[in-house]
Amino acid sequence: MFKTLPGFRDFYPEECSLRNHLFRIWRKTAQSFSFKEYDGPILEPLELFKQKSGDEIVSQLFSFEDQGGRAVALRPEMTPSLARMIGAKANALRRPIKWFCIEENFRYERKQKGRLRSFYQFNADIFGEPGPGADAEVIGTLIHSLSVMGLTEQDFVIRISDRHLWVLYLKSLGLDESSIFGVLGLVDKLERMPREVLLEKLTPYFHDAAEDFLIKVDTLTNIRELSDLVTFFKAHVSDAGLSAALADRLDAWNSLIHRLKAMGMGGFLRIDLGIVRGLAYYTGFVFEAFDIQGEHRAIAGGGRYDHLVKKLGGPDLPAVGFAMGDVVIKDLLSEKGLLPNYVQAPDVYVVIGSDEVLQAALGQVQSLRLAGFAVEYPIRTIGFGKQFKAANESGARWAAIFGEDEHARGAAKLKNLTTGEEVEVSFGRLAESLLDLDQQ
RNA sequence: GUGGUUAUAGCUCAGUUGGUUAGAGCACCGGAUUGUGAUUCCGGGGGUCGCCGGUUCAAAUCCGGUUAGCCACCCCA
Repeated sequence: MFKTLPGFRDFYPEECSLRNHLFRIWRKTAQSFSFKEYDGPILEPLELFKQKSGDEIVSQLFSFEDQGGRAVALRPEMTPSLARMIGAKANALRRPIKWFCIEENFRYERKQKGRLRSFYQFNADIFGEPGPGADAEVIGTLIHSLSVMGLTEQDFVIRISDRHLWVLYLKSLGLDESSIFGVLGLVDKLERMPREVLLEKLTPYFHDAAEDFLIKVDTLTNIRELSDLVTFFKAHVSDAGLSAALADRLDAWNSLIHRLKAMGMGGFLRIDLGIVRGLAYYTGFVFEAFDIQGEHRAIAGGGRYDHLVKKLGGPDLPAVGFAMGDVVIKDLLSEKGLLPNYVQAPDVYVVIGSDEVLQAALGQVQSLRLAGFAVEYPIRTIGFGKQFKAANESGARWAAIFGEDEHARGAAKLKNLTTGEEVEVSFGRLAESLLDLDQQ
């Protein structure tokens, strides 16, 4: 017997229903926020991903040479394809460009909790708007989708940080550009790395001041109030030019938070400069959604990436977006008992009394199907009692009973399978009656 | 890529110091039931005991290897 490849999943009807439940919420949310749906190829030139993420990425891709000798890869994420699509038509697209996508991605990694080799993602991005209003809209979309799933302020939090703020701060400490990225990489590992190791790795950048820096970082990453953030930078940054830039950033923070509060989402936000995000292309606000208990990896993550479209050969177009995978969120919802118990069921189960009425019954089956009802009936001849059992187990709301007595009168009985009530209806009025009865 | 841990029916598991034809519950299928769903009863299908090798008169059981699952590290777009 064959098995799925490691990290790949079969979706039996039940799991498929759950997947569709997520997709439905994602799609509905994106549409509520007026994002337009797009899609791109699942297979791309390997070079596209190398250009965005560097040569190291190749070992984490499903890549191969096609029959035409092209180096290709299954997409590990949507952003490069999206940046290409946006770049190619940037001048023709009305701003702001708000697009979303629900796509399957592939990453050649060892699987573990919350991480598979094939997974689905919900991506929502806004292009062409540099101000914090776009960031607020994107974060709002993320919060809304999680809320619609039934999660509350007791369940998840959005940790918000700002790479630009970090860069300005590190500049004020006299670091050059490459050192800044190095240090940010270490800040990202703050929660996971032992303090001694961290200190050791910071020493090349700060020498004797490493410990002092680490203490300041502790202070900074523990700040939860915007006013404290303002106070911190007033106290620690004196350079006039940087101060002005910092003031601009803090204004942006103010705007972002007030917008989200105005949307009634203030309770989900947590200022947390400890979030930096792995890759270097983020340029402003960055954020991640976590479960409150902190038992899962990030539910979703995103941020501002103002230079990526240009890096991938497009125009210089500011951008902000996020992605949410299906794996962690499904684990969390399952834990919270928030996964609905969807059953794929027909509306009507047709009970066929005997072979004599089969023809008439099939005719009515087709009429009901044309009228939009999902209809099931026994494909082979089985006993009357058995058919009711099958009707019940099918999950149908209605049984339509085609018996010989009723057939003689040109009618069938409709039985409500929940209440047991029956009513006789002539053939021509079956669909109409079902609609009426469903209203009651 | 590294380390830990597990593997018996579709699922959850039992299987004694190695000893007859490997079991249970649930699920599935059929019947009791030729015009009404429950319950119940009867019956049935389904296993290379993950795989390969070794020890032994005899292996689900002991040993070695291997593959896969789970968990953690690395990485995390």
